[in-house]
Amino acid sequence: MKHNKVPKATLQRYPIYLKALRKLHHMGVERIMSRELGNFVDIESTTIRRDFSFIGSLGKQGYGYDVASLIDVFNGQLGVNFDEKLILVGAGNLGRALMNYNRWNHVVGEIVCAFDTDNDKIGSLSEVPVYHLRDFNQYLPEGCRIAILTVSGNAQETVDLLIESGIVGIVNFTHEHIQAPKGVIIRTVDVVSTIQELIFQVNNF
Amino acid sequence: MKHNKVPKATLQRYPIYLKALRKLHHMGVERIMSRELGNFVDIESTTIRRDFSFIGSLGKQGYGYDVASLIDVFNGQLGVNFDEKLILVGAGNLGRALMNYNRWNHVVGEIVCAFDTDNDKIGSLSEVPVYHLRDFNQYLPEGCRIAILTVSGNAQETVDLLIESGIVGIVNFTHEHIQAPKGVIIRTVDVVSTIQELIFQVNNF
DNA sequence: TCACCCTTGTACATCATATCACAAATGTTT
DNA sequence: AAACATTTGTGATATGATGTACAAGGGTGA
Repeated sequence: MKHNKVPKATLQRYPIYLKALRKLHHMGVERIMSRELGNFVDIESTTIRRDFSFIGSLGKQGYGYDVASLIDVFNGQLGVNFDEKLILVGAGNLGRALMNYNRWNHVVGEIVCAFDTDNDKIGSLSEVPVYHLRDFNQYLPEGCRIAILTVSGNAQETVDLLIESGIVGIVNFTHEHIQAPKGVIIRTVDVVSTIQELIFQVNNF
Repeated sequence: MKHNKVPKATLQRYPIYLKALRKLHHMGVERIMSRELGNFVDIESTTIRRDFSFIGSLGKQGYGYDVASLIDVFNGQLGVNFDEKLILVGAGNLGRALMNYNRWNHVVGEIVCAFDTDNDKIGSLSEVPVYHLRDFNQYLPEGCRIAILTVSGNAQETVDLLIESGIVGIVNFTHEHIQAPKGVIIRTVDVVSTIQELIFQVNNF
């Protein structure tokens, strides 16, 4: 893979392509053209071709793309690992909903274990064991890089701990803005902000 | 407000500003400079000033911005309505988690009612009444514009119904890609895709 | 096998967004 | 009251993303 310099905007579209391709594969589609895929996901075919070109020459002229091998390339080259070990930090309402929500098995890996500071939450809710956050380093799975953060307070403090222990990517469901040094990537998912943005846009017509 | 032509990128940042400003206000901060706010939310001060300028001249030179009145302007001019009526479509695991998750009261409004097709779900879980989707038009609150979609199948079909009934903004928690005519705004929140994007980025170093 | 058709991959042009640099305007100090 | 230190708001510019156009090359059918 031509490392360095895949535009951010492109990186955000890769998951969309991958999702669509998996679906098409499931539907029995064996080959697809950028135009068709474009209709399917509402993205210009030319944008798709360019996005793909950052990974390499994946298609055949006059033919299109082979769905199965495209999925393989995405998985392999982009480093999607079905065994990617995820951890959950914060076992409240939302955390439990995510634990029960095993639809992502065989797509990005799974939540191996969870942590919380509330003793009532320690133990095994669903099939995922929940440990006390103070034992974080003890139970942090080997090779785990990505954490899902759903704590309700002390977010920054918790983040610092995670990073110190080698976590390099965090999905932040917290309402707080958190900071991290370069090299650590934070992606915030905030329902409230999403709804606000929607309202702003709706009112902007 | 200088209508039309607020860049999309700016619109995505307004909720961030608003959240930060509320927090600062809560902390007792009365005035703030673009530089400080920038440090707080990790956005260049110059970007912030330009973003604000689309709404008007909100600051004073050599002084900064008044936090309280800035919040008012955002609420007022951008049309955030604390009484914004939201509906939830799909009362499964995630849907219920959202219903119980009342942290957004007094920030964007609240979920007034929910809909589902599963008879077992009809009734009152938490404090939010759940109706059958077939009675959608009957129970859709007056003036409701925004729906949160957490159904597990027939997403597109459901979306079409919502739009037909006047919904103009949808927060999509579904795994499916959905389409909508111009004027209707869809914002997809997909944990799996978010994790994937994170993995792509982490591997891209 | 050959000729035609189709679709990719990319150079170039356009559009959108972020950053720089600074004049204008306000608060603060002497 | 005047001079100074700040910070805003905004033209001008640089960067980044998207869209257009087309040459290159593989697939298809006779």
